[in-house]
Amino acid sequence: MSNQNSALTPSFLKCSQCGLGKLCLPLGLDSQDMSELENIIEASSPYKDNAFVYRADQKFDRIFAVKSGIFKTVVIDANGNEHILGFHLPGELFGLDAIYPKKYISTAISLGTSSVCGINYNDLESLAGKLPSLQRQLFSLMSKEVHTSQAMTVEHAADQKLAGFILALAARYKQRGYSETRINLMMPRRDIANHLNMAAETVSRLFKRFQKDGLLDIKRTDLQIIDLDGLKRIAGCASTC
Amino acid sequence: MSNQNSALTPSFLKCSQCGLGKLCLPLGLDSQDMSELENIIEASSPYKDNAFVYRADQKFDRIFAVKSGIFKTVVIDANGNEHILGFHLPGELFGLDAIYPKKYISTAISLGTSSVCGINYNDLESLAGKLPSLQRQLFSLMSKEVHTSQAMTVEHAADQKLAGFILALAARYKQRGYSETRINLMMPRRDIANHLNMAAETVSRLFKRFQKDGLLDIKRTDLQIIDLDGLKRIAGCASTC
DNA sequence: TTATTTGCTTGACCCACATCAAGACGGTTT
DNA sequence: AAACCGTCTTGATGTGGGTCAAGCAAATAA
Repeated sequence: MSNQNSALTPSFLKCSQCGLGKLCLPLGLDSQDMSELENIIEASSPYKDNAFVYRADQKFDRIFAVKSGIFKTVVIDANGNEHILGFHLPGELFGLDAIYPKKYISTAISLGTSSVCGINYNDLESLAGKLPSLQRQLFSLMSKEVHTSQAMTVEHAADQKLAGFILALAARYKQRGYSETRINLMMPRRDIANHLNMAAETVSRLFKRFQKDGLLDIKRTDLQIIDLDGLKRIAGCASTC
Repeated sequence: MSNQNSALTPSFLKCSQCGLGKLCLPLGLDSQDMSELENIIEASSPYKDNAFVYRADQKFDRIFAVKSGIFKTVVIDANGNEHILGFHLPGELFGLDAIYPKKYISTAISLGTSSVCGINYNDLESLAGKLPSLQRQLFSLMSKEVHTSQAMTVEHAADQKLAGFILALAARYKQRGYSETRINLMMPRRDIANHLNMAAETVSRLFKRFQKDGLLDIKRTDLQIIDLDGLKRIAGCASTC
């Protein structure tokens, strides 16, 4: 599909100036520790829309933190069907699932122009051994990751899954200082549908139903949440409450 | 439902003698490090069938490793519906999803008579800071946990989910030195169905179909896998290949 | 400006699976 | 033994959402 763009350059934006510090890896680190972390982080030049950060089966060497934009991680099954494991917002890590098998099991792709910080995993492990707060944050983030993917397996009906997806997205945007009720969906319907294991038509119909029921207002990628509690009721609160 | 049984006693079976060392937390530790780990582990007296190890919303203080038997972790959604997140075999950890929220989000229940080792999480964190191999193993196990629940979200059709479940179970039994083709399903059909988000009747019908197609042979809880590759073909290899 | 493409919506149809409702097996108690 | 009970199986029926196909709207190209 698209061309690769994996040139990593020396960090030109320090964690301490990044503004994502309160969400990302450096959470809980004092300035001393943070500068140690900065030494092992490489910021990338931006990835173009649909560029690959890594591909499935490549040797695992580093994990990534989203600096700007959105990335998706995708697996392809034996029949050639793609499945989107997740979308990753600024301050979120991806590639953690590659630690155990020592190779990437998914392919990471940018949605729109996006950038990451790459962190060599061996260096990160060593540093985590020295900095208790970094170790704690890593365990915490991995635990959260477990929690997130478990939550997805609970949701059952299509409306429940879509409502849960919207709410989780809203919560994450809120954390990042954006509006939790006005969201720009960076991904096409097809990607949302794929991620939630449903047909794009179903997503379309559900958005229409949610709109009719006064839960939200959506036009193309511009989503306005009107009744947050109503959505939570439908979601069964699996993702958020 | 059933009575609680959470009496933890001083370890009466050391990791070094446990036989699960090659799967469990102590994997990769030398005997020196292992004895340090043993100091912070408390082995439990056995839990009776259906006993609770912990309940959702309790304060998180330790993670658990299965010593013998099987445990399941369960969440209850807003509508009172139970959902089984997973089954945990000897040598597997559970409670990791509680690290981030600092409280247990699921309820852990024994299936049959089973026992665990409890590990205080603060102690474990401190020790992991001192022992690089322990830290590495913890990260690795958490990464595996992420991978496992992600794999579940990929499976779509009912036959694919059930085949994937059987294969994953077989692989885990094999790792533990048991037969990978002759498995005793410790859990009732209803639990399997619940875990896979389907009706118990569907599980029953699928087992029958798999049997008719010469893939396996099942009588009550006694499962014999006949055609492993056939099952893999149905599973789409999401869980195992 | 008009073509062309790409993504979204809408409708008609159908099927996999849930649900409901009996039965059939064990296993346990008396 | 029979009576009981929980679990599993089997059949009959209904429906949520997938699939197919056509139309529509925005974005990009010519």
